[in-house]
Order: sequence, then structure tokens, then C-alpha cells
Amino acid sequence: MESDLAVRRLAALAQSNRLEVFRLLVKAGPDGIPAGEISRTLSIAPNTLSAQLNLLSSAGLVKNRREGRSLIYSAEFESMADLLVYLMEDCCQGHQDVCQPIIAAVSRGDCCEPTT
Amino acid sequence: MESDLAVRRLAALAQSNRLEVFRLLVKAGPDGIPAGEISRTLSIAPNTLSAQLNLLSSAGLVKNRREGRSLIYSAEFESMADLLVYLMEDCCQGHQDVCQPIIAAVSRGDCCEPTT
DNA sequence: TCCATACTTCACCGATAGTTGAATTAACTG
DNA sequence: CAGTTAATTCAACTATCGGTGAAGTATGGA
Repeated sequence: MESDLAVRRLAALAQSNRLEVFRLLVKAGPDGIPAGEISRTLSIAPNTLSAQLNLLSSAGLVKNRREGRSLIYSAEFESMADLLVYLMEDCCQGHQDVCQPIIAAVSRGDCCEPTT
Repeated sequence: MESDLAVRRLAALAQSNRLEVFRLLVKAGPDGIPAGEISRTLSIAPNTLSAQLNLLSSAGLVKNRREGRSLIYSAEFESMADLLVYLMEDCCQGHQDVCQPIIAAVSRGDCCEPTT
């Protein structure tokens, strides 16, 4: 990943509205959520939200598809993975004791079950 | 982790100089690097760098210790872990097929060996 | 065709961030 | 203590960001 793109992705997430939007979409999973519902859920004005979604979208962190009148937004999980890897690249010169807790934390993440 | 702190950490990383500084410190591991050496390595003016380090520091992403005249900066790996977890919290409603690649990617990360 | 719904785009304003140059604090050396 | 190196703090300037109101585009129903 290029440094420039990483900065754009981090900047996209570095704002309270956008961060909440992104986390909401992460929780929603691949099905996504229509823009209007995001707007109501997070109490963000539709035009403001639209600008935020545009930014997240052009950073490659979310995508959308149309269903009737609604635009359904969902998270781009692959981009997120790229970003996380970029941040931890060549981490800590192989000190397992330093990095291992990070990996463990992400694996937990109140997300999926770890693959046993 | 509070939303506010997460935003501050992301904002701290969302700038090319600071991102490069942080990645350099991640690669350096627990030993860290003196401010002057960071300045020379990345060609950032000392006063500019100082402001950036301050921001990273107050976001809890780096810490420093004094050794003689030098201030040695190093990454705060635990904070980073917290941030990553916050971003992926309750990820994708348990769709393992979506989240698993992310975990795998971070585990790889050109970092430490995965614990087998 | 006309209207309502769902979002987006545009123009504008106040607030905040990043850089620079000058001055300042801290620590070692002779 | 004077001089030097290491790094930080301060003030000022420009550029960019985030939110708002108003207007515009697209889809579906009567």
C-alpha cells in the first residue's frame, strides 16, 4: 500500500461522524445499510452524511449499491486489512513478546471466533 | 476505548510526516530512536518534528525517555492494539469468511511469526 | 405526467491544522 | 562558568476541513 493512500484512509476515519459511520458499517457486515437509515441512526443531516460517505468511499473504505431509491453502503473489509497491515509492517524487529498481544487482540476483537 | 480517543489517535496518524514517524518507530521496536535521528532519517525539521511527536505522544501512540541529551522515542504497542480492536469491534456480525482474512493479514503483517 | 421520497451537489463561512523562524530550556564538555 | 548540542516552545501565516442551507438528480407510485 502507498503511504498516500494510507494517510487518506486514516484521515477518513479521523473524524467522529465518519468513524461512527464506519464502525456502524463494520458491525452491519456485508449486507450494509441504506444512507437514510445511517442518517437517522446517528442523527447526522443527510447532506452532511453524504459528504462524509463520499470521503469514506473515495478512500476505498466503503462502497455502495443502489436498491430502488436507496443507496446501500457497506464496509470494504479488504481495504481495512491492507491498512492494518501497513501500520504494523515489519513490527518491532521480531520481538514476539511485543507484537503477539496485538495480534491476539485483533483476533479476539469481539468479532469472529478465532479459528481453532 | 472512547470514541474521542480513537479519533485523536487516527488523526495523529493521518498525516504523512507523523505516519512515517510512527511506522519508523514500529519497525524500531521497544528500543526506540532519538528525536534527532528521526529528524535526519525522514528529513523533517527538528521543530516541526517536535510538534508532530508531541501530537503522537499526547494521543498515546508514542512515549519517550531521556538518555543524556537525547530524547528517545518509541511506539506504544498496547495503544495501537486498542485502536485496532476498536475499529474492528463486533465486526461483520460473525461472518467468519469476511473477518478471517483480516485477522490472517494482521497476523502475517511481515511482523512476528504466528504462534503455531 | 405530477408528486413524493432518497440522496447528492454547490457555495459559503467559521474553525482548525501544519509549517516556519526566532527564542528558550536542558544536558554534557572543557 | 562559557560554549555547544539536543530538542522544545511560541507567534504568525496560509491552507484545508466540517457543517449548513438551498438547489439539483434519480427512482418509484398515483
